[in-house]
Amino acid sequence: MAEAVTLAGKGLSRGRGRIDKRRAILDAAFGVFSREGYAQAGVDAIAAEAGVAKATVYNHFGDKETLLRETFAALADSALEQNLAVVERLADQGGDLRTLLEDVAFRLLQCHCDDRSRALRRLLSAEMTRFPDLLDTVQGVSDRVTESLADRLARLALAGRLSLTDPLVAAEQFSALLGGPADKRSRLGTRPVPDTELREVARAAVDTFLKAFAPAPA
Amino acid sequence: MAEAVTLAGKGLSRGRGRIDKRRAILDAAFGVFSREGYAQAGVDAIAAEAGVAKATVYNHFGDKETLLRETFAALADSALEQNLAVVERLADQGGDLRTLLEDVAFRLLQCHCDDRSRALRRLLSAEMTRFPDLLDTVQGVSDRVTESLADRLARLALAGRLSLTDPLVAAEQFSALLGGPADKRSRLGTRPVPDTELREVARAAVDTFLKAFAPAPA
DNA sequence: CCCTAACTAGACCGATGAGTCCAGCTTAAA
DNA sequence: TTTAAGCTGGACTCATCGGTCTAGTTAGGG
Repeated sequence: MAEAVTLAGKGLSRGRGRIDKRRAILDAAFGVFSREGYAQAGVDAIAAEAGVAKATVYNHFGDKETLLRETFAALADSALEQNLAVVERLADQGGDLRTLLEDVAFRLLQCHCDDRSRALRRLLSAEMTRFPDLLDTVQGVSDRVTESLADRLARLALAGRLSLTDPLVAAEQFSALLGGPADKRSRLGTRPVPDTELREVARAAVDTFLKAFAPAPA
Repeated sequence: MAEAVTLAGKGLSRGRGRIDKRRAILDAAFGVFSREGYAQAGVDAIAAEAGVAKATVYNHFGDKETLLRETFAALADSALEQNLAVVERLADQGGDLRTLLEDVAFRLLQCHCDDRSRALRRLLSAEMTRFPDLLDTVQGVSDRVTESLADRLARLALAGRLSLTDPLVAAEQFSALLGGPADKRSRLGTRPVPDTELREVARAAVDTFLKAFAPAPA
C-alpha cells in the first residue's frame, strides 16, 4: 500500500511500464463512473481514459461489476486513512479546546468536501440499490471514523474538558452538525465550497457543540 | 357505471376511467425509477406497472426525460406540503417546549424516512449530475422547509423560550441533528427505521438542541 | 537474444432498450 | 348512433454497449 502515489496524468500517459496499468484503470474508472453513473459509463470510455485497450480492462478485472467494486474499495481505503489522520489530531495538549475543535472540524469538512469524497458518496447513493455491498464498504469507513471520534471525545470528557454522557451520540451529532450544513452549501456535493465558508460552518458547529457539551461553568 | 367490464387485461389496476392514466403512469414511473435508476428503468416496465400501453406513456409525456422531471416535480410538491404541515405545528401554545420540539422532530423524521422521501433523495443523488435542474427542484423544497422552521424558531426566541442569535443557523443545525443520525440508522435510506428508534433520535437531537439554545436559567 | 506474458487495435456478437408506427378497440360526448 | 380522441398490443428500427476473439506488437527476465 506504500506504493508510489503518482497520479497517472490524464490523456496520453504512455506509462510504458506494464505495471500499474491497474492503477490507471482504477483511476479512470472512478472518473467515468462518477461522471456518468455506473449504467451509463462505457467500458470503452474507461479504457480510453486510462490509455489502455479494452481487453486489458477485462484482463485485470473480470467484468464491469468487479471493476466497480474494486474502485470503491480503493477509494474507501484512502478516505478512511485521511479521516482517521484528522481525528487523530483531537488530543488534549492543553491548549484552547475551541480552537482545537474548530481546526479538526475544518479539516474533517475538507475531507468531506474533497472532490473524490463527494463523488464517492454520489456514486454510492446512485448504485447502492443494485450493489448493497458497496454500502457496507462505505458505511464501515464512516462507522470507524465516528468510533474513533467518540474515543477522542471520551478522553476529553474524562479529562474534564467536556461534559457528556454518551460519547458515541456526541460524535454522531458532531459529524451531523458539520455534514448537514456542508451538504447544503455544496448543493449535495455538486459544487465546491470555498475554505472560508467551510471555516464558517466549522465555527458554527463547534459553537453549538460547545454550548451543549462544555463542562458546567461553576 | 360499468366498472371493470373487461377482465381481459393483465389486470393490475383496472381503473377504467381514462382520466388519471397520467397519475398511474407517474406513480409507476417513480416506482421503477427509484428501484432501478433512471438509466436502467425501461419505459416498457413503467408502462406495464402502470397497466398502460407504452404508446400512452409517450402520449402523455414526450420522452423519458420529461417523464423523470414530471415525476420529480410531483413528488417534491407532495413532500413540501407534508413537511410544512409538520413545521406548522411548532407554535408556542404555552406547553412544555421540550415535548413540543420532540413531537415536531419525530414527525419530521417520519417525513424524512418515508419510503417515497427516501427514494426521492436516492434518485436525486443518482441523477443530479445528468439533470441538474432536479437538484433545484428538491433543494427548493428543502430550503423552504428550513426557512419556515427558522421562522418558528425566531418566534419562540422572541417569546423568550429559546436563546439564539441566528434562527436560520439554528434551523439548519436542528435539521442536521435529526437527519444525520437518521441517515446512519437507515443505512442512507435503504432500510426502514422503526418509530421507536426515530423517537430516540428525536429525543437525543432535541436534548442537544435545548442544551445549546435553551434560555439562560438565571 | 529470444521467449513468454502482457498489451493493443479493432472487428464482432447478442442483448437491451428508446422511440415510432399502425390497425383495431373503447368510451365520452354530440 | 356517430364521431373523434384516447388507448391497446405488438411489431419494427436503430443505436448503444458488455463481453469475446484474433492477430499482431512490445518488453523484460533468463
